[in-house]
Amino acid sequence: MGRRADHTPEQLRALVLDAARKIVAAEGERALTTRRIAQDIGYTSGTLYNVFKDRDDLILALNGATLDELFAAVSGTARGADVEKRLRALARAYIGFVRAQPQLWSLIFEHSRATPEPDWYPPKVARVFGVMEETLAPLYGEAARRDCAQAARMLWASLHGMCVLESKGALAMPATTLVDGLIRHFIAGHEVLAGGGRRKA
Amino acid sequence: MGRRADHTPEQLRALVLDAARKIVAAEGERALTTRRIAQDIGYTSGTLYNVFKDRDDLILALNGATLDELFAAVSGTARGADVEKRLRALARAYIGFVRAQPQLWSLIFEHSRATPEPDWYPPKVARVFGVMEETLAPLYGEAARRDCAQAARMLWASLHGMCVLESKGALAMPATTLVDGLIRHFIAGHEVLAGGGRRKA
DNA sequence: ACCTGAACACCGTTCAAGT
DNA sequence: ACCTGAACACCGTTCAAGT
Repeated sequence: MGRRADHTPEQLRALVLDAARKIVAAEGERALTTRRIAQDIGYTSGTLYNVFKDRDDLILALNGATLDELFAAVSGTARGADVEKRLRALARAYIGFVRAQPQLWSLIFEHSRATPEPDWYPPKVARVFGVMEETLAPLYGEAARRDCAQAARMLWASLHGMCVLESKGALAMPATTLVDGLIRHFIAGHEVLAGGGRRKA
Repeated sequence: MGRRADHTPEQLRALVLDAARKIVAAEGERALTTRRIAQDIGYTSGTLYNVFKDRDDLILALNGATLDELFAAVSGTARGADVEKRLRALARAYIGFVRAQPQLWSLIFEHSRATPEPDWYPPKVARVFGVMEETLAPLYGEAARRDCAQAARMLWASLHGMCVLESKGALAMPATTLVDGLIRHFIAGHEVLAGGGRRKA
């Protein structure tokens, strides 16, 4: 017993996160026990505490990785097209990610932490939000960045809600249908509210 | 030991649910253990299994009660006013409930059940959804009930998403601000999409 | 019939002891 | 320095035994 150092701390962290990812993806949060992770990677559960503070800290790290994946899936969607098309592409990318990894995605929001988030975490969330703001920017002038930020949050939150309810089976309709309606209403409403009846977008 | 029958099964159920409600409201799901509930009501944890199948079943019953409260808080909001005002009132009532009971409300969605829902559960959810559909009905003709149902789900899901993100502190804006924007865009967009530029609502 | 208390099979977490 | 194995203080759940 004791002292193996088959892996550096960084390797060990990666090993743990990879095992945790697989467990959550396949069997959900309930199956994610420290003993199970340790067994899967050939260590003892005590070892995990050399490299993570506790189970919450481990989940936070996993959520960070999931947010990175989500950002990758969602950024750079349909750069060229008009705003409405880009919004639709963005929404579809988000919904697609949720459908592909419902358990990992749920873990981000379902897990109620006891401790506050560390500094490195909020930017990962903000970066995902930022994609919506960029996509929306052409609709708003430089002077209306506040409105743009608000609209971006409104649309993200709405999209998010549809994904939550769809993944709970509480929607009785595809989230894509609903989000298309949302975007259609938003764009049409925006043209009215932004004055006159422009067609540029 | 054994045989007390201080309470009928119905009373016992109510006692358990009341204790559970208080624990979740004050300390969240993590504090809701069978032993803790039993202690609070002066029984032993084994007794809970006479009246609930397991912890999940108990939580489901608690969620049912919360949904009833939510329905009560949300139904009958501003019956007289025009649709936009009623939508705002409905949204405020929902947000108000979530802010007053974030932990009980979260339990409805955060808890990932292993077993499928029993028959009595979905109608409780549907009833809450129904309020939105009723509120929206004046905007749609009898022939467009499908559109109405879709718009209702779209708005519920959006409202829901805002509450989720607000209660996680991930919004950096009040949910009320966002939902007002959502409703404004929806109404303005609807008038355009429903043809012409009616003002009736 | 109803409840208890102990038991079982788990948890997360800590840490002395080993290498 | 790093890891193990046992221990501690919990869980949910079951059930023989008592009244």
